[in-house]
Amino acid sequence: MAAMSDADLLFKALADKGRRKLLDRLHAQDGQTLGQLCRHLAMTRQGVTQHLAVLEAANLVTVRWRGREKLHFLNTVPLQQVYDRWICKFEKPRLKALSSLKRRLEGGQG
Amino acid sequence: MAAMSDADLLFKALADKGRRKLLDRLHAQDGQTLGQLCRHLAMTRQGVTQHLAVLEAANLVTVRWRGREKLHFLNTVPLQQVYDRWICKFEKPRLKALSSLKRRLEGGQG
DNA sequence: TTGACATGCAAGTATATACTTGCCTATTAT
DNA sequence: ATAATAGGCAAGTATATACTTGCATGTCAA
Repeated sequence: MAAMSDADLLFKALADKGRRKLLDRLHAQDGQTLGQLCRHLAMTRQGVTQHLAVLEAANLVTVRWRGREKLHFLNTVPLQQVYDRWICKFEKPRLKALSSLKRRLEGGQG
Repeated sequence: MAAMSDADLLFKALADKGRRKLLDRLHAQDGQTLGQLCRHLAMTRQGVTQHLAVLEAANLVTVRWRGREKLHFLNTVPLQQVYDRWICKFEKPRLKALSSLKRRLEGGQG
């Protein structure tokens, strides 16, 4: 397979529903083991392992071993980079973007 | 092929270097014809057509016919949705995110 | 009305992807 | 020591993806 750029690794990692679900699961609870993550996907352990490997390659997930357990941690830095490079840049009406941000920061989810 | 969710269509559309290049080209100049877009990709016209179809399916590109020419327009709304659903939510340290936004809005690129 | 231009449609191929099954290894608990 | 647990590695399969080539169609200009 040809070497993929960071952006390719990242977007391809995000381009699968199962992998996005894994990110959601880690967002809900960080540092889960492979076994824990498997419980939420209708898929064999190997399938999940392979998805996690893709997320690792994209640097969206980091791993730490604890004995025989493999702990998985979310890394959100690449997502920030997606924003900087592919979303911020494409915000056509700049003021609209600004106002929607203000709305989010002031009103929402705080 | 199984029906894909909006998010799938969107991320898969973004998960190809050629398609991202097309988006960049349309960002540089909106409303280009197929022929114009072809000039920047080392690929046959059909290849480009197929990539554009993927972008259309993801609602990232909109099309208008002018006589025999097909004009392509960027639609940034789905990118905004990526931000709302996949980036904003995952900004782990909320205050850091806020400060980097402030930096962008006040200092940068203005 | 004929030719050149802009694009569409269909089929074919090679590679990549998403998954599985089967077996191997390392850690932990009894 | 042994068995259960947590996970790794490799190979195999089916489907999807990224392309290509060849031919057909609609539009414009002379």
